[in-house]
This record gives sequence, C-alpha cells and structure tokens, in this order.
Amino acid sequence: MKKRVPIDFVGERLNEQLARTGLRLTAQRRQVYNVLLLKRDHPSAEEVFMRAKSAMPDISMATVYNCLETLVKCGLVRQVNHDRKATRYCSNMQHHHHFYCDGCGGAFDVEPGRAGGEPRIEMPPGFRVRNFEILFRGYCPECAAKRKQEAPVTTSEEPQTACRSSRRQSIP
Amino acid sequence: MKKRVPIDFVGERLNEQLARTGLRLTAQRRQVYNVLLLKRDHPSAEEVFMRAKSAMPDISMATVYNCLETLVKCGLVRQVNHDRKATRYCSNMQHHHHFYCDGCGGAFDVEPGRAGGEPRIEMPPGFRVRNFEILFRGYCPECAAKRKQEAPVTTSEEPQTACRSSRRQSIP
DNA sequence: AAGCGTATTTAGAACAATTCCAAATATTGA
DNA sequence: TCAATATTTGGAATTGTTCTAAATACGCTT
Repeated sequence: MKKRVPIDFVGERLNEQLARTGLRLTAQRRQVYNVLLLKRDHPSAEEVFMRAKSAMPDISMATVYNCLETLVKCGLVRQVNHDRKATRYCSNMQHHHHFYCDGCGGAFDVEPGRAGGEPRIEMPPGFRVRNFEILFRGYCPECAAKRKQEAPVTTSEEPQTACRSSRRQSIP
Repeated sequence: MKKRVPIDFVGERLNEQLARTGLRLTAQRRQVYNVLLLKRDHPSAEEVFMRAKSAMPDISMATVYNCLETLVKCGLVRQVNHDRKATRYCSNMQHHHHFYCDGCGGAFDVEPGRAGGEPRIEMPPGFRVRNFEILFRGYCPECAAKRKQEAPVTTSEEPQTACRSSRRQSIP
C-alpha cells in the first residue's frame, strides 16, 4: 500500500467529511466509498469487500468493516438492516424508506411520498420521535412477475396495506 | 418433565392454534407463550428464557428457541427486529408499528393511526407490497425526561419527522 | 397399563456476522 | 526525514441463532 491518494471528485466529498472529524483520507476508505456510490444496490459488508477487492486485491475484511463504520460516522453512508440478515450499506442519505423483496431478498429505495404521503401517526405523550422509516415487504417487479406465471392463482397472500402501487419513484 | 398439561385460558388459544397445524401442546410451549402474554415488553429469546426458567427451571435455551419458532409459525407471536440486536418477540398480533428508544433500547408498540394515519406512499410500478411497518426512533418518556434535565440545551438532534406527538395510543 | 410411532426437548456443536486485538504499516505535520 | 498518531491487517473472540443426534414425552391403540 504505497500509493498516493489523489483527490478526485469522490475524494472531494469524502475528504471534506473526514476532515471535519479529524480523520484521514486513505485509499481504502475511498475505495469502499466508491463501491457504495458506484452501484447503489445496498450491498452487505461481504459484497462491498468482494467489489472492493477486485480493484484493490489486498484490502481486508476488517478494513472494509472499519471503513464502513467510518463512513457511517461521517454521515456519508447509512446502515440498513432487515430481519436478521447481514447489515447492508446505503449511500443515499436523503430521507427515504425501503422495500424488501421476499423473493430475491433485494432491497430497494422508496422515496417518501409527496403530498401528504408521510405518516401522521400520533405518539403517546412523552415520546420524542427523532426519525422514522417505513419498511415495506413484498415482491419486486421481477419476482412478482415470476410468481405470477408460476402460480397464476396465488393463495396465502395478505395484502394488509394502505399503500397504492403506481407511478415510479425509485430505481433499484 | 412428567407434569400433565391442564388446559386453561392460555392453553385454550394456544392449543387451538397448535392443533390446526398438527402440533402438540406441551408444558414448555405454554410456559413460553405465557411469558410473552404476561409482560408484553418485547423480550428477547434470552429474556424469555430467563423468565420461563424461573417457573420451569429445567427448560433449555434450545427449547425456548424452538417454542418461539413454533409460536411464530402458529401465528400467535411475531418477531421484531431492530438494528442488529437480538430478535424480540411480540404477542400483539394486531397490525401495529414500533418505537425504539435510543436511550434504553426499549421497544414500544405504536398503534396505527386512525383517520388517515396510515402512509400513502406510492410504489414504483410492478412492486407488490404485501405489508409494511413503521419504525420510529427516539426517546421514550423516561429517557426523554432524563435527558432533558441532564442536558437542558440539547444539540445534534435531527427531528426530521412528520409525526405529531400527542394523545396516548399505547402503553409499554 | 403396555407398546408404538411420532413429536418434542435437550445439551452441545456448528455457524454467520461482526467486533476486538495487538502488531505492522501508512500518513501528517514539524 | 522523523516522530506522533491514525489506519490497516490477520486472526482470535463474541454474539445470537441454528443444527444435530440422542433422550424423553405424548397420544393412541390394544
């Protein structure tokens, strides 16, 4: 690991955020951040490791975990958890929700609704809500289509949701 | 484990649900279910184990996991996950949401809103939503109060939510 | 109440994801 | 270039959970 670390467009933002916490911009951190920006499909640490490794063969799993943690602390990346699966990492820092496919396990961003789309749940008194997120489950377009042709008359489905499916909002 | 298993009010419901899947009503299953009904504070498997153990000293962790799994399959209990913490178990089978306290780690039920309270997020086309749940984070009344007196002028808070806090809806 | 086939419980091993550790290496500023 | 500090690294340790195979219990039939 003797490379200089040229500061490019990716490095810019990264360095800026790191600097404000007194952290250093290293080749590994940049690589990991790059991976996350390049394909925003919510990869797990393992997947980030594999992708990073193809460009930087000597990077270690421990480092990937370290870098991810650092990026999270810097506010450049978010962790996304679903059930007890491995934590996934998301470089979309806008407020948004997630859809998890019961078929392929994929995670998709769901943009918060526009007009009156956000929930107006009333909390019991005393609770201080700092943030919230909606977690949707179901089938992604691919899996939905696949299931439709394999089992035309689907049973045991429980569409207990108030959400309409229409207009596109976000792409995998 | 030579006890008979008398069927009481708890056993009733349990037995009914078990029966429809060809499962047996055992003392352990009843004990575990009882624990979950008795104190609905979303205990983890470990906590269920400890509580069950005080009434049934020979019950094993493996059995607790087995029983919990069975109860989930029967539709009497739900799993609730938050971040990478241990799975918690919830005997409230109504559609509802959860609030997680960043202070004490507690989990609280949040009843779905009444008039227009549920989210109307529009999904991209093709997605099939089967269900959803809202996950709130913040401070529970106790922790909120504690923090207020310790740090009167709180910084670094990001109240990026559209949710009002008022009228009680659910108790811990 | 004895026997039988199946379900359940149990202790402990195995596992996956993640964190911790201490030594080696890299980076920054003087 | 050097010292001081931060980061990376491989491997061990941890946590929560699942798996396994043997022991036990159940429900039913005689």
